[in-house]
Amino acid sequence: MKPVIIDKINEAVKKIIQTGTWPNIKLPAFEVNYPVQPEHGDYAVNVAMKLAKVLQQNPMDIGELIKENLNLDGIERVEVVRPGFINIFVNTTFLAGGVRLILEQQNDYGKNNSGNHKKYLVEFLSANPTGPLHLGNGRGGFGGDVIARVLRASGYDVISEYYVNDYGNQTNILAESVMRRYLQNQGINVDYPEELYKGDYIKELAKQVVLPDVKLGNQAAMLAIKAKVKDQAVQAMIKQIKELVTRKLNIHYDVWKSEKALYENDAVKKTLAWLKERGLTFEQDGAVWFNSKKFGDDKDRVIVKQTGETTYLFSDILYLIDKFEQRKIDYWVCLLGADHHGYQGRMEAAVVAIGHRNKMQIIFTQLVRLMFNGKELRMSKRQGTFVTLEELIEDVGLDVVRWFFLMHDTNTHMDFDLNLAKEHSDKNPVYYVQYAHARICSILAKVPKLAPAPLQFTNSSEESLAKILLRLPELVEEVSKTYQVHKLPQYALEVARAFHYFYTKSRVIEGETVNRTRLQLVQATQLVLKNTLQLMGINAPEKM
RNA sequence: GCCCCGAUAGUUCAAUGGAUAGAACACUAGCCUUCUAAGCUAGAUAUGCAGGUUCGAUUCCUGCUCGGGGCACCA
Repeated sequence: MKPVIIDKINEAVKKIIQTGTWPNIKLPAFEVNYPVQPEHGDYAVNVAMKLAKVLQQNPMDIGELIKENLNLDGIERVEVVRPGFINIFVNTTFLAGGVRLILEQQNDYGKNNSGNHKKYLVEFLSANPTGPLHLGNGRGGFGGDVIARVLRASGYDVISEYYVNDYGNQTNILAESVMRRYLQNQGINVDYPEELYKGDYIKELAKQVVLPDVKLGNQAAMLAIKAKVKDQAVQAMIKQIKELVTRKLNIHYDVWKSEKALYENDAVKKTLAWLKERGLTFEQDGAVWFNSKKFGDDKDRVIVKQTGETTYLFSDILYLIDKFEQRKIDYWVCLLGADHHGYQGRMEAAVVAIGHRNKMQIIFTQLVRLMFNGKELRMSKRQGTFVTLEELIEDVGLDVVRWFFLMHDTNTHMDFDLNLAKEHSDKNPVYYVQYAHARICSILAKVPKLAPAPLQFTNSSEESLAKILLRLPELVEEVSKTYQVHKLPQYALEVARAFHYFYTKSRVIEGETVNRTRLQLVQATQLVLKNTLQLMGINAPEKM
């Protein structure tokens, strides 16, 4: 039996409407609610006014009709109350079946197949390799990682990808910065212009630069040096980011996609021809323009400058063609910081122009405001004033940091109080959840392995815990569609709360005997907590 | 000027157009002879302003106020 009852209710109502038992009612008005309070019923169906009026006319009949058409074990009764609510009461048979299912599915509990093996590319973080990852990168990084995990758990074929901007102007500035520091290290007197990067990491990079024969003087020699420095600095930065991300942030990437590599094999020429063939470009003022206005953007955009250099948008078009034409993905999910929102219009235009309308979702993560000693601390890579993710994790631990970034809706502004984060790190809600898991493990360690037995619920703390456990599959599917990753920590908290309450009310081990129902409930809770934390990339410790 | 986000308790955040707007932190008072007290129980406080749509609005629409971000032949 599937604990997901919602589809069943939908089916039942559809059937009732189609068979004409109810008057002709528009189906979109029909909606479903989750349990709210015990006295409201375990599952409540919420319908809009038109339907509600019908319900009020003959409530009892409608309730019976739904019950008959639901065809589900464990439905106790159906009540129609207040305008717009149908409460469906389930009995313990229903709950017991759900708990049994959790124990059968083990680590797979929570997964679903709604993705149907669609090929999704999730691109996130993709910070320029011109400086260390800072606090502001946390949202996109952890959020994207969790979206990828949730999509995988929902049966999508997922490629998680970091797009490395190792091409273009920003890397030139990095090269210039490192080169000047390098020259200064060599005792050569060069100035250090305002627009260059200022962080200490530039000095570190400069120390690592290896140049066998430096000959100063003419411009060609300088350019050669700069090219070498650029290559080394960019590679060093990428290596740093890769190591941090995989070893310390627990973020998994399937692909590290180089922007520079998109330009190999005459890509510029070929792509320009490809675009021209389709009438997507025109020339004006000595530049090549992309006809983006025709596809919904507010203006046309340059893709090849007067100088012959390509713009960033051109790279993105290359990248889009790579994704949709060469790798044949079905859908592209992209997490961007809110400071890139101006980019949405042209990206959508480009996707439509190359013939893949509605195959892209950009998720904007609002910026994080860093508070320190009651004041806002402005973060700037250029000024070298930022808190790196690495420092933060060393201070408070990865689980705390991941939880913190995941617990808020990505679309809401967020303050990060550095003092508070450090001071209260032991009070972070993540410990509340982990503690529940550790408590469970400690119980399980004391009990021998026992064969499954029928569940007999004896109090409300057992039942309310079971009800919450049954919701995980629905939740995972919902998050896979809405990308609202903050629902996972919210849910984990609910589970933990229900468990802690259960723990004080219901003993598993009573003297010499073990309560089999409670034991199985505890095992199921452990699986739910572990699987939920796993989706968030957070540890489920056995001891604390 | 135009565009995108946001405004909910002292603070940080939740809440598919529905039921008594939920947590956490902080504060107060209780609870360990029993599976981990990093826990449990009880307690006060909130939808920026003005309209509109609706049986019903924190949610949708309009205007305003305040805050963040963006409007390049930069990335």
